[in-house]
Amino acid sequence: MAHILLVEDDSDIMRINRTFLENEGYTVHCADSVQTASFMLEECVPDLVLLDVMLPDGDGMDFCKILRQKTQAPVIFLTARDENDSVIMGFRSGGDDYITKPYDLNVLKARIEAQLRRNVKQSPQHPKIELPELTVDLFAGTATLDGNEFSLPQRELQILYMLASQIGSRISYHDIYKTIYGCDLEDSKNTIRVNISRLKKHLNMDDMSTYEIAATSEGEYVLRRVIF
Amino acid sequence: MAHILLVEDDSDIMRINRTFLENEGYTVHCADSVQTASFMLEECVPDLVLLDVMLPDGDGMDFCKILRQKTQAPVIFLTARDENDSVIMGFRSGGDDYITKPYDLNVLKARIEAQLRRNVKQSPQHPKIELPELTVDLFAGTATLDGNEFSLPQRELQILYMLASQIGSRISYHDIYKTIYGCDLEDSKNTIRVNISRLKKHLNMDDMSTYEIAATSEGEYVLRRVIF
DNA sequence: TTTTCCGATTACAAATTTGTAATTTTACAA
DNA sequence: TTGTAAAATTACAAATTTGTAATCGGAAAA
Repeated sequence: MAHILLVEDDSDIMRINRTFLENEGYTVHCADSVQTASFMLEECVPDLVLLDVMLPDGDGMDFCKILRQKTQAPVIFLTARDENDSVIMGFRSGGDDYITKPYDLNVLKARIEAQLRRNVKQSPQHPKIELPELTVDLFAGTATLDGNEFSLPQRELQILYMLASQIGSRISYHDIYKTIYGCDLEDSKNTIRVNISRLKKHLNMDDMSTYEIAATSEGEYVLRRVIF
Repeated sequence: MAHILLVEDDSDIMRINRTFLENEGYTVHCADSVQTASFMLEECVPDLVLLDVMLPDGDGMDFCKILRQKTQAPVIFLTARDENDSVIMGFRSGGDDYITKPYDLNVLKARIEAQLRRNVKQSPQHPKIELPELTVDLFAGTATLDGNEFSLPQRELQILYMLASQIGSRISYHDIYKTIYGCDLEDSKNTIRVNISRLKKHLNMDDMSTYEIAATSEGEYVLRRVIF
């Protein structure tokens, strides 16, 4: 279950919140000052932070900025100040929500859940190229062509990624080699040729595939969508 | 700039919001009923939805549930009802925030920005994570730590990518294993442990590094920025 | 038809990757 | 201190990756 860091100097409010949240199944870490909270950051790694704005030794918003350098965990401000300027300041300092006291504990719970839902369970949205019938996933190291997924070695994946990100335009051996290897060698042609050959084989590319890799007469390659 | 879908039946409120948001640089699409909003969903792809709860032909919360099946765009409820039950219902139906009328337009803006901030779309060009003193480049298959670049094998790169993309938060080895291998096996622990060990060695991670990979007592790993 | 050229493919070996298992180290309680 | 349980590291072998070089194949010229 999620770990919540509760920063609050009023001991009554802290106790009430703590008890409630623990009953809800959260692990609650408490701090009553900016200093204590900073210290606890080294120890515990919260999934969410409940932050009082006015603390005995500093401003919660300043702490929020410091915290942001350590973690992307959502921050919910809890405060009696409900002036618009204060709310806006809270969001500007990196906060994700702002609740004014007094508040209903079940509303608090709902707002916590909304933040956790979006920010912790954040399923990794890997950067992908998605074309019709062709995808390239750099994280997974895979590509799909016409519904079949293949796991590709790095070099082939890099080449396919380059071709797919500029589909239809010609890319020279030298560009490919330079992008992948950082420099350009004399005998770059052969290496690229071999790897493109391997790539086609890995993807089962044939006359029936939606895409083809064509070579031009000037030492360039093109990824083309084939239309029947 | 972001596209906002505004669902609101009061024409005055709609006009005020629309004008304000357009002046802020957003592209605003308006709908005055659930039906119109549903129709517009087919046309435009909003980055965020502002949703009135009471609409002439239905309930905003019901619409929210439907919308959730189409898009993960954040939903902010706008309503005059501020009873706790209503707020809780709003979050339960999948909402991300709940603002009660009347509200200050700059607060609205701050809450919109907070939601959009969480939804940063990574450019599909060269997916990289760039933290101070640490970068992960999925295309090149490399990482830099404290100024030194290392080429990493796929497994280690995947793990580092996961940790770096959620820096400061705990990730269980089940999550890691599931994300990388697609399924969860009994003996996932050891594999992940070994690869993390290899990763540390490859990166020359030691006491002097800016980052550390720490293990919790609950079978989780955290990438932490070390502050001296 | 034969020859030649050039790109595509295949062969091959060195290097790397990677899961599993063994071993060492660490943490902590008795 | 010692015992022990968990974590970290190391060892190892199978599989994969990958650059280079050899071979194949097809088009165009002779």
